[in-house]
Amino acid sequence: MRKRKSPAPVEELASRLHSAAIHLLRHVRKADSATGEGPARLSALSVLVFAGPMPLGKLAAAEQVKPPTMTRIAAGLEKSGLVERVGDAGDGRRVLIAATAKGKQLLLAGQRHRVESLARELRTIPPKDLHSLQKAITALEKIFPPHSEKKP
Amino acid sequence: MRKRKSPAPVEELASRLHSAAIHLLRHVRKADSATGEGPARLSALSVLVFAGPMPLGKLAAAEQVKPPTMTRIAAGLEKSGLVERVGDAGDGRRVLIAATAKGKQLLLAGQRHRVESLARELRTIPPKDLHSLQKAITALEKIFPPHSEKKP
DNA sequence: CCGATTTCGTTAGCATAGCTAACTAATTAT
DNA sequence: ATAATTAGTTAGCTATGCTAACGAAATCGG
Repeated sequence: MRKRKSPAPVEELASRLHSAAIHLLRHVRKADSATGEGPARLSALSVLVFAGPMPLGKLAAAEQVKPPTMTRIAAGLEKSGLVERVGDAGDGRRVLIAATAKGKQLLLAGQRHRVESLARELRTIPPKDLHSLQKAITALEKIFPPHSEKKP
Repeated sequence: MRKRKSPAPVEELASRLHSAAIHLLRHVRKADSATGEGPARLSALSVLVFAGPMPLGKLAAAEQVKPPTMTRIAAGLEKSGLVERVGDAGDGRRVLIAATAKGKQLLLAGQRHRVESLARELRTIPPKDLHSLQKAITALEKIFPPHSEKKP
């Protein structure tokens, strides 16, 4: 019995996956409010923590925003003491942005909260399904490559 | 080979799932720009289309925003002709918000684009993994119940 | 029935986050 | 040396979020 009738099964799957992703992120995002920083800032900070210091334009590209937007995000993060501008030695136009120790600490703590809140939920599902989930994630990671936790 | 060693496997899974969800949504969201409406409006419109007309406060609660925010989202949708205010007969304070035919049409077309763009990606993964994915989603839906496509 | 309270929505004012266009400064190319 | 390119910033618009304060309608107490 492998026949489906009307909606292509892959599309039904896509629709359900889409919905699940929306709800999942909405759930974990509740943990973020504790940091006192907005989502764009946390996301940019995350890139800096995981990928290391980089010029503003590259960070903007990684975050899929335009440079003026990143200028302001960086300004906000700097005002909070979470990043610092370094000023490229070789190229006077460039401005390297680097996470400070405080920034790293805040980000990692926040990530931990997110992950823990999600892990709490995952523990409620049976191990057999967890195993399916694990295989599914591995497959999804081929489509949407992991790390560099950008824009949620 | 079922043993894992150091970091609680569920937490590693949570972290990867979190990342995959972020990237997945970022991918499908590209399709939204074609609608000309912002994410908050599309999300609210989605609730109206799937759950039917409702008072502003209830819509705000469904979207997890405060009433003043929903007042403006509704105003924007109304200006675009995608929803209309109906004005409750029995209670003069209430304002029922309903999707117009145009609103339903725009939303459903947008959803179709999102789902198709995701389905295109899913078709690239092997059927065996798709089967795991299907079981995984079913499990996730017990945690994050489906339908009512709110805030991405 | 009438005033007090509660409830629903809006208005006002603030912050974040996105954009384009126009500018400045620095590097590279001619 | 000057022109063109590149990197960031500034200015100004829109959209989304919030809280506080307000107005109007319903409900409750007497």
